[in-house]
Amino acid sequence: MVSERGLEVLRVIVQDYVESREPVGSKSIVDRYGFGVSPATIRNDMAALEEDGLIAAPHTSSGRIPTDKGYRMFVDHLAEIRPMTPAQRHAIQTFLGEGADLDDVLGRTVRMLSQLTNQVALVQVPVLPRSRVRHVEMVRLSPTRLLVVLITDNGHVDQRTVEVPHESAPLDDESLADLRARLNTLLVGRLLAETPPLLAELGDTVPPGSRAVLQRVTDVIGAQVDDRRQDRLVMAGAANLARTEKDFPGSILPVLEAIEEQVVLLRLFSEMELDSRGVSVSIGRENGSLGLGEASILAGGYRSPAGALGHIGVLGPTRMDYSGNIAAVRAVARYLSKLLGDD
Amino acid sequence: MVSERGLEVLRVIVQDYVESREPVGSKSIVDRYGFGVSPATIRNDMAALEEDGLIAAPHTSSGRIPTDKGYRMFVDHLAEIRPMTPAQRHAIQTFLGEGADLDDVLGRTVRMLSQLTNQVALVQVPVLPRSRVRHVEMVRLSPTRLLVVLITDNGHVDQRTVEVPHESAPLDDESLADLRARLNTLLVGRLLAETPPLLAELGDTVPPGSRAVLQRVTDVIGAQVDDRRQDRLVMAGAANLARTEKDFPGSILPVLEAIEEQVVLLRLFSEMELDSRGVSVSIGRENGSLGLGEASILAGGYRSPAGALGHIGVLGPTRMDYSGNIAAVRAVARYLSKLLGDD
DNA sequence: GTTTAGCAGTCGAACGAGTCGAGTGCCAGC
DNA sequence: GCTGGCACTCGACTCGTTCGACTGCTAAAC
Repeated sequence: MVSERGLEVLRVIVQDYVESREPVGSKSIVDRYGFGVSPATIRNDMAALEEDGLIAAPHTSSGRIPTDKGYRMFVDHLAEIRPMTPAQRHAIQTFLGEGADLDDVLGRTVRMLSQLTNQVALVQVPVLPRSRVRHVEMVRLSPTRLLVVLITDNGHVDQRTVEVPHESAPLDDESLADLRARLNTLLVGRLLAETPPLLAELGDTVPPGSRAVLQRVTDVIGAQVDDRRQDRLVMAGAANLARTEKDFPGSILPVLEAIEEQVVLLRLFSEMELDSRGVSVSIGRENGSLGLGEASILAGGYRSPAGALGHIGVLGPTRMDYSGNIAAVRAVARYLSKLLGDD
Repeated sequence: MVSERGLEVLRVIVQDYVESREPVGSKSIVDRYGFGVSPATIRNDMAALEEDGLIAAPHTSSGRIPTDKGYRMFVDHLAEIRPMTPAQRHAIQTFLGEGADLDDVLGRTVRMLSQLTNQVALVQVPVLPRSRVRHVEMVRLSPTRLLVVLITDNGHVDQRTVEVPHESAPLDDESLADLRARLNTLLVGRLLAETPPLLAELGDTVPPGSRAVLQRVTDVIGAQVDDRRQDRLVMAGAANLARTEKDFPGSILPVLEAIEEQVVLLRLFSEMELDSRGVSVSIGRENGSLGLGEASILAGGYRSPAGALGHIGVLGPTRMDYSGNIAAVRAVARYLSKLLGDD
């Protein structure tokens, strides 16, 4: 049974270990934090903590370090979120200030977050199904190639070139304009998810010459709806991983691999439930993947009035500054929501 | 003076060292490559090579390793480009096969190249000044916000949201359509670089109510012309750096930092002249930057009929397989050119 | 002139022994 | 429940030794 003071001891062990990367011993605890008891007493508490699997000793005779379970306890019950300093708030605001296109904003956000936390920062590019069509544009690049641009109301622009089948008559400007007008009339304001059936209907009403083209456009939009392209991650701060190399016993290789893989991280993001503070934490082995057993992931959600849009988070060694990083993720997520939401 | 055989010796030293990461000694050379002479003779050659600064001994009594200058000699005069295997060619072709939008193609290309070489791969997003305007589109997102989309003939789509000043009258659909028509008439087919003066002229002819909007659009296009956004790099294979960690004596940190910095790499790319084989090499200290003193960069150019578009390359430790990697860069650059050029 | 054998010398890598010190677990007493 | 004391453990560090892979040099051989 872990006592009240036992939890305090756990807290200082986590804090100390995060700060120094040294296993922390009973004597150094009383030296630095003066609990008003002797080292021997602390040792008893530590024995209880170890019994509960909250801390462990790397080898028989050395201080203790937190286990994944210990970090979990710390994060859930012991950590106080350290609010951002005014300077940091200001930095976020000015750095993210100027609105530009979506990719730009996400890129700057993720760089900001990685600097703030000294970790790898990740942001998920918004999922699209909930967004609405603003405009469909088609530009002929050559007699057989067409650039289809789909603009949605969350500021996303998707572009693809499509090949127009040779067997169909080359498309003239007029019928292209006609098709563009029909498409826009039909689709603008609709949810992306609603479009496929509408497009199918439209198929019967257009002149035969345009059918093939319409088919391609339909494909593009359909691809948008369920394509995994929407599940993309933007990343920054990989160099920070090398900086915390010491915290990954084997090597940072599997971590870098997991990051490039993306799939693993996207799954983790999607599985994480945001807690009351709006930031969720997955610690060490909790995140399943073999390569990430020594890493923790913090995830926050950002949203616009249109609904939840995506996750933003940081990845670092389990031995990280949870208090500060949770605050940073939360703050950046909020600013990002504000930035995207004020339209 | 380095003899004919001396150069052969250099070649095998490079090959051996790249393969094994062990300094190579005179005895192992005759054992493995049997020059028909004794180790002592090889030693004399090695002394000459050392005199010329082509190889060096890490410590008094150990084998030799190539210096930057030695690698340079190897690359310029001794390396034979090992052609891609049919399997590799096939992989490139099928992997890059399906044309989609530009970002997509570049992303897949760079991943392909990093897998082929086991190094970090980089591709420079095409520079725009030489491209021509295909279409300008404006979409109103809200009474005071406008999404401006600029489509160019190399398949690039740029998008920005702009704030329309409140003092101007809210823009109605009609004048927006009018402005769109004017802009397209004026700009389509022009080089991006030509547009700013044309836009300045146009300013006088539009109705006063649209001036403010036009100003913003002008800004967006102007930003396109000289913005550094166009100098973007897409990267893949950072995990490969960790794999070759041993080759970076200090740490891979400065290398990762240089990669994230991008500026350094872009400068290097722009300074490198493509040689006759279409691939240029910058070795170790040659590339100036402090962090990249242990790295080599191979760069190839890819182009479309419209002219040189950008660079593609790989970055790895100086101790890398130059023959194979040069071939890979060249092959991928060619396929990329073909992919982008057949419009 | 080039090549070779022989030999002394150098220096890192690997190994083992010994020391040091931080830290623990346990127990008896307050 | 807390504390002081004590024996014990075990990694980190240092030092000295050995081992082996090379080299450079010199004098003789081709």
